[in-house]
Amino acid sequence: MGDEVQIFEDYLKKHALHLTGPRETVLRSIFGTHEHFTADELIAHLQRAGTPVSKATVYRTLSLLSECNLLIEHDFGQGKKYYEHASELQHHGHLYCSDCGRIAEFYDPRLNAMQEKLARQEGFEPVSFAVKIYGRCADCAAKQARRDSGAVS
Amino acid sequence: MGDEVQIFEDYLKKHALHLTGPRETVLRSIFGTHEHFTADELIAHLQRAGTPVSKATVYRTLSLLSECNLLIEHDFGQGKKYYEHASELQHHGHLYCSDCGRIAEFYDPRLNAMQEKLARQEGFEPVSFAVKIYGRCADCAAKQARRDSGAVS
DNA sequence: GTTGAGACTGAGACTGAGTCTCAATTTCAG
DNA sequence: CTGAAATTGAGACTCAGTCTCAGTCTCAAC
Repeated sequence: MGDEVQIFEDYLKKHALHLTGPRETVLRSIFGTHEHFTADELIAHLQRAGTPVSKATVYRTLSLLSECNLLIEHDFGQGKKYYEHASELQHHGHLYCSDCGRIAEFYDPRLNAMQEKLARQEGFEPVSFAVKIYGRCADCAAKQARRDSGAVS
Repeated sequence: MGDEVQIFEDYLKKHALHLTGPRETVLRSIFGTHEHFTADELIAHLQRAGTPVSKATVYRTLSLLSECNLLIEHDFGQGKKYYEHASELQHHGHLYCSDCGRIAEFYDPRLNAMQEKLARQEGFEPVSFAVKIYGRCADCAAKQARRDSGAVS
């Protein structure tokens, strides 16, 4: 934390944009804690924290932060985007539990190398990767097993 | 084609559902041609073909087809879902051109094996995988290069 | 073939994430 | 300071997708 403010400020300056109060509020809220979050959650959090920022401004700031690579957008097909700090381990994949929505992460450098190669083979110039595995987390699998044995259909 | 009708019919019967006219219209339209398509495109296509089916029914049918694994849903973060025939090569990944929206595919069996292993390591019971690479396709990369050399900022 | 329980349909209201508009306000280079 | 340009918030808007509900259709059992 702190680093991000600097990076964001540089990015803004380079593009003749201003580091304003609302933008800084959003930035600090994001890099103060949250790991994975949605725009909605962030807006609610700011509200609760007594530093409300309008929906439009939050979305605009999230776009800026994605553009300067401080945030990464993720979409699990729920009709809304999840954001994550880009400072974390680069290019890890996500495990998404279709039952409870829990998100876990994994990392394997070979996965990235393989993807880079495959993209080039198709003539693509890769910019970012997204590996998502949908399934059931250990907890939900156990719950399901219990349910199955309890009530045989 | 034909196979799908059978599979769908079996699935419906097993769940005490009916194979109705609208459902068959949708099914035939999907497996008659389209490879990647959105709900919107399908609705428009049915309209143009003179066999309109209401939005609600189309969405309901798409859900059914996904449930019985005849279709696979994809989300590239554009706020809408893309559908693809599940009969194609299983578990291939997608390359999405952020400039023109073109979608290409690639396949590598090692990718799947690796994902299966990684999921299990985290205690997840994987159901499906989605590997997406965002970047620029050959055409758009060339266009960009031309633009860059033409007008040095 | 009739029948009726329950599945299905279409039209359009609704939801919810995200975008746009615009008048009023803020920023910062000069 | 000053003013051009960027920014803001409120709320209207968009658009994919879901829901509702009255009327319709399906099909298994007569």
